[in-house]
Amino acid sequence: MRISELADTTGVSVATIKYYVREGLLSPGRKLAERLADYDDQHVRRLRLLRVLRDVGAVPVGALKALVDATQDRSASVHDMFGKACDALRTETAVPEVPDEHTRALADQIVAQAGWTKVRPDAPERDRLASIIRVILDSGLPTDPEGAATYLPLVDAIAAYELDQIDDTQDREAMMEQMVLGQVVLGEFLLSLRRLAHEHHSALRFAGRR
Amino acid sequence: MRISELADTTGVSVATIKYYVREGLLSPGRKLAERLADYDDQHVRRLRLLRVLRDVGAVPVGALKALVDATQDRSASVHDMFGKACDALRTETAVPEVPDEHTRALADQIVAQAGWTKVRPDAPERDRLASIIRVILDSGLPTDPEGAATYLPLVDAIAAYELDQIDDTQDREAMMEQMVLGQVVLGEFLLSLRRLAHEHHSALRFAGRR
DNA sequence: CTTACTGGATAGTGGCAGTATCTAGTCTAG
DNA sequence: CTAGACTAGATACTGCCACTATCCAGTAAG
Repeated sequence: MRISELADTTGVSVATIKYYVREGLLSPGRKLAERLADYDDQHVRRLRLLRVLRDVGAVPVGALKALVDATQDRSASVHDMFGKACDALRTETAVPEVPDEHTRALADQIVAQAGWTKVRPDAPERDRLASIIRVILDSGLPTDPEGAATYLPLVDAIAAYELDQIDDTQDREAMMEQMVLGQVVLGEFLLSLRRLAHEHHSALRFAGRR
Repeated sequence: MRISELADTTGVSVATIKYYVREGLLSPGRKLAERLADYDDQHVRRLRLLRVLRDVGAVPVGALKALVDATQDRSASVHDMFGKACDALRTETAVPEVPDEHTRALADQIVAQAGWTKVRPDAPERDRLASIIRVILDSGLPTDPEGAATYLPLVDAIAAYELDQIDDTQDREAMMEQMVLGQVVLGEFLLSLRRLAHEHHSALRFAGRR
């Protein structure tokens, strides 16, 4: 398949494909001659995946690169690979860096309370959680002390369900793809449902007020 | 309070404050003289809110403007206001526009199945949900037909809990602030917990593989 | 042979979110 | 009363990101 055909079937412009190859998101085509290379179904799949992650999940190109690198490392276990994917997909929005001892302890406590014993003690996501807790505490949002207890079983059920959906009879690249797609697309699905639920419950509580 | 003091207390630069005033995110200070205005606690609160929404939630400036406009409309009920807030916070990532009949019907069916009877029939979020469903169906993600049934009670519980936390004895601006902060910051909280749960469950299923 | 297409390198674009500069008016310390 | 710091508002500029366009010389089909 020539590059223009790849562009046509995926709807991604030739210029963008070249850009992705440059950035290491997509392997170069199999070289047939000096100015001629061949692209196959793998390229189509990969390109479709990249576009969904960017269009739906707004995943930055740098994070896509990290994701690709994670699949490439053949020495890592499937779980290590998934861990790297989680790290890459954590959008690095500028929350207070270097979370203080207190909030970090709260974050660790929440993870322990949830029973998530397999989370790496040095997982970057723990710091991210601590930073978010810091913002919640500082923002004057009414926080009930048992709030976490409400969320944890629900989130645990969602995550367990999503992991169960992954077909583990496939090869690692396909599993990674499902993991990443699930993380991003089902995350958007979840947030969309939550907004709809917010609208419904706000109507129940506040309809007609003022 | 002078503008430099406002900048110092919030950590936002004078130039950025002026930019926010220009964009209509922040009301101009009370004018004392030709080159002198006075800022108060309201400005501090508003500015802190704007920064949290941008830093943690990556809410674009245009959406912040829509949010501000929604609070300003004194004729709308609290529920209408919340509806507009939901619309503004829906990140307009480029998912397939004009969702087809089929996915739109699926989206409506999910809302009905969840029992969210108060959601406006023309709520833009329904189209957003349909678009996401389209992507899920197209992406080759393994989807179990009962998937929605798993999510709905969980999402409903989360949203109901979050709405219950809102202190409805306050004025509409304070309620709006809580609603928006909850939507954005607790949304990040939720996604962070979900990533941690993914890591735990992936370890249970895939540790040591390959 | 001509025309369209190609891989690779390099330079340019558009949008977003600020940031800087300028002007002319105002306040405060000395 | 004046020098220096500060200010509102207008306008222009900047950095970053994700592309997008241009150029080059090689390839291939009609």
